[in-house]
Amino acid sequence: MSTIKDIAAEAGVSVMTVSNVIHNNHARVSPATAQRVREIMARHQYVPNMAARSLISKSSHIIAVLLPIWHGSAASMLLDPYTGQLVGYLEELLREKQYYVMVCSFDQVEQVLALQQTWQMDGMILVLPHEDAITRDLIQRTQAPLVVFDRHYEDLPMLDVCLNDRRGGYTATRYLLEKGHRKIGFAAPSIYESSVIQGRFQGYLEALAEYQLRERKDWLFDGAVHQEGGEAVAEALSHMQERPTAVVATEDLLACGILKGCQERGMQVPEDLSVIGFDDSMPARLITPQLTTIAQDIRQKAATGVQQLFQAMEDETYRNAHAVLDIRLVERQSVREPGNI
Amino acid sequence: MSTIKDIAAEAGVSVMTVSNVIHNNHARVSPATAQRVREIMARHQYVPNMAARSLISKSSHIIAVLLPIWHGSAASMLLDPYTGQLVGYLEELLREKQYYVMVCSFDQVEQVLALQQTWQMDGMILVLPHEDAITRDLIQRTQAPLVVFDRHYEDLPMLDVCLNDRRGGYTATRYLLEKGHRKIGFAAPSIYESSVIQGRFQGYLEALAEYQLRERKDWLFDGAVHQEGGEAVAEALSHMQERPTAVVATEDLLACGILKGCQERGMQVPEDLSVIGFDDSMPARLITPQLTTIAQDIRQKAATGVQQLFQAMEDETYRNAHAVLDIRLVERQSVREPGNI
DNA sequence: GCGTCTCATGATATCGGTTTCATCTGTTTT
DNA sequence: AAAACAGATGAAACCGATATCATGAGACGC
Repeated sequence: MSTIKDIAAEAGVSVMTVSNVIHNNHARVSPATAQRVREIMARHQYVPNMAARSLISKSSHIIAVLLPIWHGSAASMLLDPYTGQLVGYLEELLREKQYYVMVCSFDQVEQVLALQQTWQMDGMILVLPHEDAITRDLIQRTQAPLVVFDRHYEDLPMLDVCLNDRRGGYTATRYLLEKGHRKIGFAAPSIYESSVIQGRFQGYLEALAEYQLRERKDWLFDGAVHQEGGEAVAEALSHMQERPTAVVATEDLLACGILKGCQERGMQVPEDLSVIGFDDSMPARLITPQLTTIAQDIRQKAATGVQQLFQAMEDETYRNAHAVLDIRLVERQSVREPGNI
Repeated sequence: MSTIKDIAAEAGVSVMTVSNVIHNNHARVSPATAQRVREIMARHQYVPNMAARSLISKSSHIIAVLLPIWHGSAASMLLDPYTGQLVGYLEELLREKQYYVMVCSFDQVEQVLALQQTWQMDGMILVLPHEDAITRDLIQRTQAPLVVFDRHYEDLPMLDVCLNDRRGGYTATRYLLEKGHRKIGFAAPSIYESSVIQGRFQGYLEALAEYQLRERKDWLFDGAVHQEGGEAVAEALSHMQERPTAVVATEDLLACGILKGCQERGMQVPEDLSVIGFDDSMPARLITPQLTTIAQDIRQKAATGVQQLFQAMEDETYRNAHAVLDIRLVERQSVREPGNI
């Protein structure tokens, strides 16, 4: 565990010369000296001390990946395959750029501000699968550049990377319409709370409107959470007088629950009901029938966010950027023409 | 962004007094002064600088969560729901103890050693879903305490938290035997490379032996990876003259693939084939029929690892501990008595 | 031959804390 | 009243790097 002083002493030079070698300051040190110092550093397996470095530079080369604690356990956030995957890609991209990733769950803005200060974080990334009240506050009060995934506020300068949710909802619904469906339901965890789901819902309405259709209240399944919520939707469907021939579900897991619930109640998918999901997550290919779904490119999302972050770190005036990434339809087996067209 | 000096100046005391207040050194500062300093700190939202602190204390309060890069992308590691969940619980537990979590993917031991030094890491946790060659080397060369999940070397002093894989394999097989199965296959990504899978395989053999049975080479499905591997197993089964009535799969995803492959080839689970998986991961409850599986308590696993780590950080002589956590059988729908008993 | 300029290198202060040891005031002991 | 002592506080060194400015040795111009 040698320090820059040890290296300097052994090389018979000052610490500044060693420092200049480390930073490849060719103009400030002769090639011969540089070579000699480099050899000694290699022999000692010298590694600079980040604490000393960040103390004077006021920058730690650490990026915080912030995970809001949602209804109790932080673990639930990384349990979510989407979050895990996103964080994995972020780590990969940041590591390439020689930045370090600190993963931090939190439930108060103050925690984040303190964290940023105590470590002199260079930047922060907020991973937000659900809506929450803290985000606006955090955006306004943070000192370091902050990139937010999946959330945008029109009235605030902010850096964010979102999906074209409107288009996602539209594409899913339009696809069903073109297959001949006219009775199309919509299932979501909470239609009016999350801007993501609102966007998808808007797209759904727009597509319906193009076919001179309007939503029917009894085909809107609000509060359908995860697999259990999907099964509840199936239960509700099974008791309906006039039931939709297709359902747009805003999450794959929800769609899977609907599939499973239907199968258990004697409704066949896609024969009796077509279902389309969102995210193309792992279960989508696992269930039978395989799920038709609206997919997103998580890696591209991560890359876009990292790009925004670095631009903001380099340029103090870059504090307002809004990336909208496109979605694509993945056709599988959970959608077909309605039976009695 | 005030420093300890600013606080000291405003309170009209020396930095040492402020430092003593921060550390609740009641013996070294009068209650009145302490109170006054505390108020000023609160007003300034003072937060100590970790770089300065770790520079002198040679400890950063950072714990590294190390993710070996496996065949390319690091993202794949956090994509794995097991890893994501484990990391989530680790973060939660470490945060409670005021430690910070740095997530680091790596593919060379040197990277890890450099990382540990450059940040003066207090401890490291290696999350290892697959076998790898680097681990032994890392265990032997690391300076900081290191806890390894799911891997144990008898001949090396090390801290690790493993599952009772032998018992898992035994329990799964024994369960099938008690249901009346006598023709039991075994499917795994690689039977002889991973100690985890070897353990499960040993358990499988032991259970068979108790019923005077031996394994049959053609019912050992080696190299079955993920869902695709499972489907390949189903394909192989469908062409068999004499096929097993049940299969033990060492991963849920693998079991799911077998289920799906069987369904597509006209074999019913559990009527024609019983399948038992491992891990009780999210897909287990998603598919139809729901998967009977050997479950583990990931939170307990994380807690045990953290406990080992902290004991090692406190006590330099604590460098050899081997925790073996138990498994439990989760009965669902993918196992029943064989048809023609 | 002397001033100027460049190149290579070094001395020193500094970042924001902690550690160690000193000091100062007032009280108790003898 | 002098000495001893405890309690409260402070001065200064230090951790390992970087930034700023200084210095010394040759090369070059005139």
